[in-house]
Amino acid sequence: MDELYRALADPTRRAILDELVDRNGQTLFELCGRLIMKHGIESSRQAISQHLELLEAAGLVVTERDGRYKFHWFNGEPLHQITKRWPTKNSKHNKQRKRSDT
Amino acid sequence: MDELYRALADPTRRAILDELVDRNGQTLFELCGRLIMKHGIESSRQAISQHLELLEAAGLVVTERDGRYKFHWFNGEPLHQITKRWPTKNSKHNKQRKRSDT
DNA sequence: TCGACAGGCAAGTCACCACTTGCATAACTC
DNA sequence: GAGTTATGCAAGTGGTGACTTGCCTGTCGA
Repeated sequence: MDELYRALADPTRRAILDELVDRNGQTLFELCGRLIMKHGIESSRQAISQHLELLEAAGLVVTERDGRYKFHWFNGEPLHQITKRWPTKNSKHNKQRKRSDT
Repeated sequence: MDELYRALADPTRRAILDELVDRNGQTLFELCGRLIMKHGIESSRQAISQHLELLEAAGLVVTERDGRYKFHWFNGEPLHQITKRWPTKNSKHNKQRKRSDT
């Protein structure tokens, strides 16, 4: 999944995730309002909508339609890819290779 | 740290991290060779060098100069930012808000 | 049924990012 | 000291991504 890292690359999209964690199940309009209020983001509705598309493609946001409303939920499961791929422990002071070479 | 997410956004940079985890403490030339061999990446030396700059700025790579060589080590510590910021558990089936509204 | 509301679609613009190109610097070898 | 090796710097280019603009679809309430 390449889309996960692309989705996380944009600060507005990360703020959207923050917002959804804080208040899960928001609609597009609700998100726009709260992003302006709490995060100082003044993106247009269309911009936020396109961000949500990417987040949904990455699996970080799950949606459900109900009448004319579309609700958005945060899903942290794809983030496991990151911790599975690389060790998260600090290997800064663990320079075995060079030390053994010298 | 905005640079962490930017650094992870590029597939070549992610491959560099993979390579460093596999064999820590490589030089620039060593990395170029192994990226071609094992990852099918044919970027130029300069391209890889610029990627390494970004990775170092993000704290994901730590370097040390020794004569005319510069060694590169992977550092997974910045990745903790991601898991600290968002819950990694699956909240897909945890739609409290909507259910309580209806 | 009509108007307002929530959201979607698609083409166009602009800026940034990855990559190249060419040269420069510094260290090791002989 | 001269040539080679490893890396750094900096300007230029092309393509992608974020955002806009304008219009369209579908749903709810009166």
